[in-house]
Amino acid sequence: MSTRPNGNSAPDLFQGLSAEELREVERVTSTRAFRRGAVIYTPGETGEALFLLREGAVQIYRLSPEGRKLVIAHLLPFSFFGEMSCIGQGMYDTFAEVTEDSTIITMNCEVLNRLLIQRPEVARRILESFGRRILEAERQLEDTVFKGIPARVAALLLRESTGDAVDGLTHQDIAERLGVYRETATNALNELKAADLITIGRKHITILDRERLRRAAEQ
Amino acid sequence: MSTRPNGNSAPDLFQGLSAEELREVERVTSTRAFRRGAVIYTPGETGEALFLLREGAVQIYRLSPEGRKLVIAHLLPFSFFGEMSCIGQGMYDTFAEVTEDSTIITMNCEVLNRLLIQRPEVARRILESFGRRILEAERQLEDTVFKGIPARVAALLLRESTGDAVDGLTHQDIAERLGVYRETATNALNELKAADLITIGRKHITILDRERLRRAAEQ
DNA sequence: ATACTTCAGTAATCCCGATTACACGAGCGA
DNA sequence: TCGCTCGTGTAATCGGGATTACTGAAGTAT
Repeated sequence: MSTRPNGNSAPDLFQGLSAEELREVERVTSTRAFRRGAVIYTPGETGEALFLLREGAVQIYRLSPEGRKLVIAHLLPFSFFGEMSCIGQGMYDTFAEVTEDSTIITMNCEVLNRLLIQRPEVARRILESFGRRILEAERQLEDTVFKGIPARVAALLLRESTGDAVDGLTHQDIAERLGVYRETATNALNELKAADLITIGRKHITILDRERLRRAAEQ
Repeated sequence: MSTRPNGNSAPDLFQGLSAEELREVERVTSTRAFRRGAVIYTPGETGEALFLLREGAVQIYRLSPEGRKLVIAHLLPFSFFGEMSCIGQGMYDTFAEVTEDSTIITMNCEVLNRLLIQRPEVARRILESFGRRILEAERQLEDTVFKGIPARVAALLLRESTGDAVDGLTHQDIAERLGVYRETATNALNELKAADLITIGRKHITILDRERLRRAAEQ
């Protein structure tokens, strides 16, 4: 986990800033590389830090009192997260964990506020990032309330598939994304397999019939 | 449901705009009054409209295939909602219904974009509105996955209480907010009553012991 | 007052998913 | 190659809510 000043590969977020402004941004932010599995923050570390995922992937999750894990958000590049009380966002009792080697920019409220004022496009991009997160959370909420586990697993596979393959996800990972037991996820996967919708291998699932899987995801 | 141009009581959102800019805003937006119960949009009406709640209250909800209702967001004044593909937000299969007589401003993407560029404070406020909505959705998601109905009802009562009273909410309303059956909500309420945490009257609940109710809400 | 609609109380049945308890093969480090 | 850990398969039990089916009381309109 190294720390270095921002290079000249500033993310799209800062596209359009003048050289002067970029220098300013570099001065007041830091860019760090995190390895897969690194935990960026846990409840209690209530710094005022504000993070911008430049590349990689980050999971925001919570733990139940009994230790069950629920992933409430998957962030893709150019997502904002962290304590943003300055813009009405807090991290509360959440954990943030890097799920793929990532590059993350850290800044504080003051810096963000300056950016928001100087660069309307920045606000635009944050707004988009927030919008995605709202959509995702509300969709997950709806699925949780209305659908059964097999349908939710099917939907997750469709979302996470690259081509017709879903790689690198263990049953445990799937369970955590849905907030259910690993055994329950395995059962649901086996149901889908029994219906010839998918094949299951170690950390590797293949979608056999995308269309029918989509229908299964409907409930 | 009347339509009139914006008066001089523009909401905080437009605070700080020049007279010139305000005139411009008035020209391109419309302000409408909605009565409690009015439905602002339903799935299918996929206009590009973008709404700003000036006063009152609005519910965003979805229906399951069987017709069960789940309220996924409660909006308070100065919240944005609607089709905002221009800023990464969509209404998808959601309904928006006015739950208290409300005043709502309608505009389109173009207008918003102009505002965002001209007025950083506007972006700021939208960001805060979005942030609240993320928080709310993710909290509701966590509760749904981790807690039992009684705890969720307790938490809802605490959130919705004015002083120690919760008025105007039927058991049905409570059930819809949690995405459960009315009977289930009634049962949970009776449990809380049996524990002397609340008293139940027609559309009126009184909190007897806030502290213990808070503990009950923890699970 | 009377009929009607809204709200709330109650109970019985059913089913999904939580929870617990193991077994077993695959990869991996020593 | 030998263990060991990780990822997966399976089964049995239990309990919370969904779902169905009513009853009855509180407001409301006529």
